[in-house]
Amino acid sequence: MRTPLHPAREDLSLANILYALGDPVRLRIVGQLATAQQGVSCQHIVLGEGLPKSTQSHHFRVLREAGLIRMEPQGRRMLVSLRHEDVEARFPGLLDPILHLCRGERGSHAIA
Amino acid sequence: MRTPLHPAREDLSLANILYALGDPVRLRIVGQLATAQQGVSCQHIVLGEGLPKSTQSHHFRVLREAGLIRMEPQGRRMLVSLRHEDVEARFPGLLDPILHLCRGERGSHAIA
DNA sequence: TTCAATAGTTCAATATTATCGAACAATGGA
DNA sequence: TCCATTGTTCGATAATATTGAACTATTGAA
Repeated sequence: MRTPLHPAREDLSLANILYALGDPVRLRIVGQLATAQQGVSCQHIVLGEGLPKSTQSHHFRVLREAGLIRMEPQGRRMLVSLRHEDVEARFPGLLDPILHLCRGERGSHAIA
Repeated sequence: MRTPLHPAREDLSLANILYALGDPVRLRIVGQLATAQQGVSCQHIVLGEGLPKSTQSHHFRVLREAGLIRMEPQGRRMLVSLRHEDVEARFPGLLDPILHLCRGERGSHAIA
């Protein structure tokens, strides 16, 4: 598996980032990555009842293209991690309140 | 013109709010409402080069249905204002950093 | 009161995007 | 080598966005 393309820090846009976060599945991904210390493989992220692989792949791609996550192949896994510092550098103060909220309300109807 | 429906404060969802904010046109609307003191009519919000009325109406509707804005008819105008307190009550700390960023970067490519 | 202008909504057609099954590629282990 | 694992890509369908045209409601003026 090749390393996919990631936007440079200075190319992140606010609308793209908020758009990527504006979906319950992707919020759940980001919420779980926020608590993970190292990179996590896609399959270790819990996305609820049997979401098809192709749909999962799509959601990871949206997050990657928005610059929210980094994806690096390692063996047959794709290690996923938050680009916390990049987002913070480009849009200071934006991410942490969101992460705090979607950590706190995981599973509740507040997200969806 | 009748008063359109607004979701109750407790029915706001994080994904819906972020989704509504995940569009350059809607970010611009919200950024301008953030600096307005009273309600503003739709047409007084600057949405760039000749965006059709029906598209504008659509964007206001998305913001309203997400609970971000209030719309009240007054004469033949529709007065629009931010539901700042409601959003803050439901999702403390979420809105202000976003408003700060889209006020600061209006017109730059950081938004779109 | 009647007419026209204003301010926005709704409808219907088209364009864009999302979802998902099926096929595919790449890696690691038996 | 063969096969299970992990994810991507493709193509079809479903859902959503965009837009012009028609419509509604309100105001002010004749």
